[in-house]
Amino acid sequence: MQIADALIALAALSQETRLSAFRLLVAEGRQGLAAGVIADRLRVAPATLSFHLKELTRAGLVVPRQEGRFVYYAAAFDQMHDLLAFLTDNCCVGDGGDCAPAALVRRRAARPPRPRTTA
Amino acid sequence: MQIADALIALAALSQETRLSAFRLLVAEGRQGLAAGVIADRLRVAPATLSFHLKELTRAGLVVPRQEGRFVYYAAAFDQMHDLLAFLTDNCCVGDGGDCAPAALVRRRAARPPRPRTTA
DNA sequence: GCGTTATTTCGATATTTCGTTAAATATTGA
DNA sequence: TCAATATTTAACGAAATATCGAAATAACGC
Repeated sequence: MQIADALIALAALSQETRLSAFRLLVAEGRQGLAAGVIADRLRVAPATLSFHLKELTRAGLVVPRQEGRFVYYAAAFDQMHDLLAFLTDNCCVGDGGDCAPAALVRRRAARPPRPRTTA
Repeated sequence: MQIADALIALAALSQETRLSAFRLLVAEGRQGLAAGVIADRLRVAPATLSFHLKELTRAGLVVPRQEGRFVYYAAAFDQMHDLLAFLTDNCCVGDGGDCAPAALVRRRAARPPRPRTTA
């Protein structure tokens, strides 16, 4: 991830409605939620939510999916993880690098473990 | 971490100079760097950097420490970790909870693993 | 086709944020 | 104490952002 991407993602998350929506979708998993459901749960006007979902989409943090007349939004877990890795990049190098928590995040970010197909 | 704290932290990180400064300090480790050194490395006017460091401090992401006429700033690793945990909270609960990357972050956030003394 | 539902776009306004310059504060050492 | 260095504060204009209502677009079922 480049700094420009991280900035867009962080800016997207630094607004209450968007942060709440994102966390809702993170908890929801792959299926995601329809825009209207998100608006109901967060008690936000549809137009306002649409604006914010667009912002999250632009940041690559959520992905929209049309189903009939509903638009489902789901968290983009890869992007989320890339962002965490970016924030903890090189963590504590100056201390000798024994920074356990960051290492956990960083390691996986470097190379997503492909599910091994047993031949 | 409460959502208000997360919003302040994310807003603090969603600005190029601040994000760069934070990452610099994350890499630097506990000792941190003097404000002037950060300003030099990032090629930012001292006054501008001071403004941004104040913002990062307010967000709890860095901690200032006076040493003589220098002010050293160091990353607040606990706060960084709390933020990551907040973002991945309840990750994929809707999928049954098999969300490996988030679980790593979350688990440690909930209860930092005390190094097991071989009694 | 038509009414209904779901979502997005548009336009206007209010608020917040960034960077710069200049001045202020604090510490050091002669 | 005085000069030099390090950092912060203050004030201002420019730019970006959030919110809302109303209108537009799109898909469904009858």
